Amino acid sequence: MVTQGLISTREDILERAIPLFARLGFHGVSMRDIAAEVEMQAAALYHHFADKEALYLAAMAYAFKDKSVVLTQAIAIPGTPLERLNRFVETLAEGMGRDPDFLALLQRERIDGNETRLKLLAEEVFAEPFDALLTLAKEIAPAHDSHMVAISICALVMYHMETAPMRRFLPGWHTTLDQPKFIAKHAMALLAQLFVDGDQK
Amino acid sequence: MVTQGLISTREDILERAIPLFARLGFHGVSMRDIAAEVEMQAAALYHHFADKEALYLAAMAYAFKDKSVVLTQAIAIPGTPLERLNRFVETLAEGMGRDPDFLALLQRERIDGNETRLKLLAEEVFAEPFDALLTLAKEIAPAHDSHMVAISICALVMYHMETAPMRRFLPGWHTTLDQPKFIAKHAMALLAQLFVDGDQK
DNA sequence: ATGAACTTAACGAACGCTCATTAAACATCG
DNA sequence: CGATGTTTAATGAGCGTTCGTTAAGTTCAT
Repeated sequence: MVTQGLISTREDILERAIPLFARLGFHGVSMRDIAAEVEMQAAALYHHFADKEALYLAAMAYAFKDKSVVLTQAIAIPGTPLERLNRFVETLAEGMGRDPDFLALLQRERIDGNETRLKLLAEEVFAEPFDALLTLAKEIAPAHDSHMVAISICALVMYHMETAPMRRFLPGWHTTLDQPKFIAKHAMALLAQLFVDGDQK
Repeated sequence: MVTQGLISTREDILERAIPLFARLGFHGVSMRDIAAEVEMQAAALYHHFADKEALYLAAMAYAFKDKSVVLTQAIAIPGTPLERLNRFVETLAEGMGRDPDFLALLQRERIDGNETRLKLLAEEVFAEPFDALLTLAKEIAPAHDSHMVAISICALVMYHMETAPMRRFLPGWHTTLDQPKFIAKHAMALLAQLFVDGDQK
């Protein structure tokens, strides 16, 4: 059977492999694990992918595909700089909250990815929205280094999302603090104070 | 022979296993890999540790040991809130820059650690300095949620350190932006503006 | 009948781990 | 002090299992 509905076997494999790689990492998942998930024999995977690494790279490309467009779009909508920043921050937090696999794969690639893969990830996935964020940073906080400001904006959202499983055991935590909307709101509260008040003196 | 100098064979194993686990992860390192690093047979490792997981957990405990003291100390030194915050931020950035293995292991544990291990990490390693940071956050920014502020402070340092290998390929990067001292300085520039200006209106 | 999609079977290598054995270090006691 | 037994640390061989991967054969729609 070539297609079921609209999705090819190849895509079916990728979609079922992504959660496995996200939760267990490259070395934590075997070809037989993936095959079992797709309900076929491990040997059949080699009909679609040259080897395990090729399957993994294809799964990455598939998981990261079209992830940047939403962010670029969010920041591109006209409005005051703070409105555009707010839309970016909300979209980032909301998107990460909706796709925990993407959040996990991103962290794994950051640690395990070699130079080639990191470069690909940076240039193919993040370059476009980051560029937009960079020019927004220049508008909004011209006194500081734009690259640092742009990363700091991402940090105020991403670090809360990434540390959520551990923060549960740190003092002062309660369930509200893990919600993407609350994280975005908190990040914007800090950023708004920061740039509106800060850069005018 | 029981000891060579001051370090036992058991500690020698742990110290040599830590960089391996940091770079390749639990599943990426075999008992034979570790044994080769210590220049002994894999079977000998089982004389010191019950199994691979016990070795890994011991390596974690060893790598995380005494890491919190420096941070707690940095924030405890008397001074104005901003001075104490500055000392904390500088110590955090400097410490992470000096120990990339610790930085990598921390990220791996955040992704791979189960509930038990995350709780242990949070309570044994981070609870003490985080508590101090929490009361500092209350002093310095009483209008915001203390937990969120404390995490945000860490985020402004940690996220730059963690993303350093990938940021190299993002627009606006240059070598200076990876130095711990510069990262600490940038974080403080944002934080100082934030709290001094922000929370007084 | 041809080629794509898949199965069954199996390969060699590597995995975590156990075993019997040994050499050295240590402790005990005549 | 020296002989004795005990403990410790390490070796090398090898267990059973799983790994990634390959080869050959089967199914089936075109």
